[in-house]
Amino acid sequence: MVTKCSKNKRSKNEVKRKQILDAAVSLFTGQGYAATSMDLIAKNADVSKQTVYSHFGSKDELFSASVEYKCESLHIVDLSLNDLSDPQTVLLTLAQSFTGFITSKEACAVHKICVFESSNYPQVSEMFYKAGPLRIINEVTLLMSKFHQQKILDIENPRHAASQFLNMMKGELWMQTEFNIKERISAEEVEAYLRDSVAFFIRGYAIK
Amino acid sequence: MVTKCSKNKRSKNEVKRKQILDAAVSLFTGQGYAATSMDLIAKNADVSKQTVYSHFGSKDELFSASVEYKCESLHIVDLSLNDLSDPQTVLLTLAQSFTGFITSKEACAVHKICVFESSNYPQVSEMFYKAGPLRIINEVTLLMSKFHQQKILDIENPRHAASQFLNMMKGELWMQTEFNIKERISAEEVEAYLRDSVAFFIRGYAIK
DNA sequence: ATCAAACTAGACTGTTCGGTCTAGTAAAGG
DNA sequence: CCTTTACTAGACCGAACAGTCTAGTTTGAT
Repeated sequence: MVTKCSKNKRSKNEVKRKQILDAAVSLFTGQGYAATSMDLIAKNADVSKQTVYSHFGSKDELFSASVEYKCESLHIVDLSLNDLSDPQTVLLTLAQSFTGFITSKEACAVHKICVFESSNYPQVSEMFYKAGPLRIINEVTLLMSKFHQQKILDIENPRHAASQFLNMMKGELWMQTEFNIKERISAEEVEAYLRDSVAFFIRGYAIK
Repeated sequence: MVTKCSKNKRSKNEVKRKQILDAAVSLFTGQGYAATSMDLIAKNADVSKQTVYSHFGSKDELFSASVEYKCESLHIVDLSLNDLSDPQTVLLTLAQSFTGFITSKEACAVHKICVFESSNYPQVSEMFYKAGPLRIINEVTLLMSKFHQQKILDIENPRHAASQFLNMMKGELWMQTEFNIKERISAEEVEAYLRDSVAFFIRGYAIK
């Protein structure tokens, strides 16, 4: 059958392709674009160099494809919340999973390379921006709207509020992660900061 | 005289050294560490390659020295404010100069490379962190303390407040700058965001 | 069984780059 | 005048790398 044929043919094809992409993502995000050689990608993917080139025409192409591939697999903060009546809890939970996510090795590494290569590969960095930060901000904007609609908080401009909230939560920890600083803020201090910030946020947007 | 001797000898020395550092900073921050060749640095500095190597032993050394050099010349946001009685104005001014600074090409380029090379050159990125972000946050912390002391705002934890304030002001603009996004938020929108955020901040820390 | 597509191993090319070396110049102090 | 120090121009070395090519192998559909 045609379907079976193409399936089997492709299935192997896809396996190799994923091996290549996995190796590429890992190396590119770990060492950067320039410092990563095609030979090493092939070796780490357990594949011959020629196969890499038959799947992806050039290093550039592979780079774009691998960032895109990674973006698809990055599962962003989950925002499926129904009961919003207790904003304190809702926002603290959100804050915690958000900071957990943005300081994770994975997210951080992709973020770094996209920012760094943003002048050489604007389309790549834009893709990441849309798949990551922009998506989160849009979802949180929605959440803020709901708070306003349900008269739980008084948020005139939900997008501003979302931006304020998310940026605020980054705190010092995120920068320390970015810069790979040794002595970081303690977990307790982060926790305290998040609590403080959530309380502050609610205070600033409390119903009069 | 000994002094004259060493002065004249050194004076030429210093000129070349600065030429090299200037070229190096410009290239490193513009294209990154790996993509910048020592030959090009020498050429752009109008100096022979050997001279580069006689001033700085290796590419690594030159990189560290040039980031350090750049950090010294980065003049951070000025915070010499005396009259704090009108927090609205004080904070808005601060917010504006802060966002102006962090979205400037210069600051952005150094920031990028320090973040990117933070795993290869942790001491370099740490130096930048301390000379830049950390210094600003410390100064703003001081400002927040003053607001509290003078009973203009009710800020229990000035460091948290400083972190919240600065991060908040980054807004979406900063990320768009980082990612080199084409369609950015308009200047009016940024202005509106800053105003909103300052008002929100003051609301959250108002005296009861 | 056969055929074509996918894959492998590895040699090869041309280039770039970090770093060294050489030979020679400019200048200033003694 | 002589010595020393900084500098220049450019050749040079060895390594790494993107990308190509070849020759042979595996594999799955017909």
